[in-house]
Amino acid sequence: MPSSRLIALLDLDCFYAQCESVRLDIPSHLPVAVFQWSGAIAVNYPARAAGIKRFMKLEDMKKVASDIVAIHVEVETLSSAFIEEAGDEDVRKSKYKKQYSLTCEEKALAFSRENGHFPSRTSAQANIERYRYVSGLIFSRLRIFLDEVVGQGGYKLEKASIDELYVDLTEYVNKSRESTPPPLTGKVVIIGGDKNWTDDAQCLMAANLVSRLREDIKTTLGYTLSAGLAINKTMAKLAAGRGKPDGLAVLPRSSEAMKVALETTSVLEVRGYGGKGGKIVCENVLKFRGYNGPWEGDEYEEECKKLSMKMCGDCPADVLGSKHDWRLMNNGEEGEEVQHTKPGAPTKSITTFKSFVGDKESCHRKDDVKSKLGAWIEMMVKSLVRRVLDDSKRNNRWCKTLCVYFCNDVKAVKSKSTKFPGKSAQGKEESVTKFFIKTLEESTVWPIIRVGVSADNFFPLGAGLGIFLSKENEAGVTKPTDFKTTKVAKVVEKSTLFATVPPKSLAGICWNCKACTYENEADAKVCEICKTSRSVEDDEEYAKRLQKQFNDEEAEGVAIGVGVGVGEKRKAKKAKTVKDFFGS
DNA sequence: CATTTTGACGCT
DNA sequence: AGCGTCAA
Repeated sequence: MPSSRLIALLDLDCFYAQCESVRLDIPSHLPVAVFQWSGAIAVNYPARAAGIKRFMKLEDMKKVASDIVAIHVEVETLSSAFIEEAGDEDVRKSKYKKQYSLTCEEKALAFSRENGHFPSRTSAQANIERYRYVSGLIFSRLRIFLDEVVGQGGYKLEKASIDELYVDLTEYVNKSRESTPPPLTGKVVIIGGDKNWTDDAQCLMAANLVSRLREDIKTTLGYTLSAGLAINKTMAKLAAGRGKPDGLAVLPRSSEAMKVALETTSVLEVRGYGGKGGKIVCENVLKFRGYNGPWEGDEYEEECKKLSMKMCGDCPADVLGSKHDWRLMNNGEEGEEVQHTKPGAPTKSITTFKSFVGDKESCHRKDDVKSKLGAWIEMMVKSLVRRVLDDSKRNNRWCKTLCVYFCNDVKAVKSKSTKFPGKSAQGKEESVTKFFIKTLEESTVWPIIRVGVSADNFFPLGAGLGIFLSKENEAGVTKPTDFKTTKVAKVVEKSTLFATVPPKSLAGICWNCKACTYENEADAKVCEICKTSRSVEDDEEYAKRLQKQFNDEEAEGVAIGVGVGVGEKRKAKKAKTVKDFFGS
């Protein structure tokens, strides 16, 4: 299977809990929970072993683990906000560096001061900057390791979230001449069992690299991570779940192993299918399979959970697509297409939020906005502008859009956006604050219990984006990155692995079959999947897509003020259904 | 059951 | 531009 990709997903184990364990030097056998107000947002594995879960309260934890370590996330308080100068990232960097390099005595002191002591949510906002810092450190270290071992350009690294990233190792394994890679170290799980571990030397090489990489992060920075290795991002993510904690799970590139994965994975476990959309897929599949209920209690949910990826793949596309255009398919040709790893991928938005609980705290009418929320708004605006300035320094970009969010109920979020003040504009905080207050005062929903503000739509100010930390960071990264914006983001994405909606990014390069929703090659006369003939309407829509894409690219080129070529256009590849893995 | 504070992205 | 969905 020489043309298949090899993608690894790396996932830091219970990340915030690890950060605190490292920062405060907490013995590894102790159960640790990181709290945000009264509920835990991260728990380590000893705690999980005792039955402790996310959102559990401290009293309940103590019942099952009396030695529980309870650390609260960092907060910004209303009273002591922001002594640091806006835009001085170095000040904050040294602040966080200091947090993680305490002496033994300082650690012990901080531990006793913090363990079990929670701040008041009525005068503070939770802030995860402490963990963003570690995330940056780890990602930077990963790049150093990969540059050393694989070589610059020989891999692609995409940040997926604060504690997750993808590494595309296809190029590395294709180029390498290494004949007998050293054996794997650490915990390794082979999905489908050892018997499915073929003599795939390239996959073994990639697995070996991931093992070493995990080891490197553990020895240099003291953090453990789990990893999944597979032919694409979705399967890598799935595999990583099997490797937890502190292990590597490989989905070998054999159809036998793929069969096992498809049969043993509930479709609800697949990224993107945990919510309403996944439920709709399940509903349709259940109907197709002749299960109509009536269902008692949790029966329905249980049936949904039992639906494997294979079962979904066995359904015709139109059964799944009745409402949401869902299609179940494996990657394109050779089972390898799709979801290209986006190199770098710096964050696309910066947001800050604060929720208020109880009637006393919430904002009931226009008059309450300034009196009750004024101080919060000021704090959040300062925090946002400061982070945007830091980001600007690091990534040499600025944002176009300012968006204010508020809601009276978790399900009814309202938002209003406007132009973000320019980088050199005077009084950025003041103008943002003004818009924030005005937007809330004009609210049609009361009481307001949650407010937030975000900066989005970043555009480059010049060449050379740094991605994780700026150049002289603690991990010693000095190389500028060669990441280029826009083009990469525009061209790369087509998500087609198991069950996806045809992505918008394909507009202009395919025609979309009405019968089965498949995105066909631009010049195909009949649908490659269901053989339906291309109609006049299809032609018209295709022409419209072409025009739209053309317009979009023109607009993009002007907006960022640099010469943007059309670039490489991704070709739609022939889809291979899950069924193909099972013959017939 | 939902909790909070993030973040990405799709639809109209 | 505004709202909805999904995830951790």
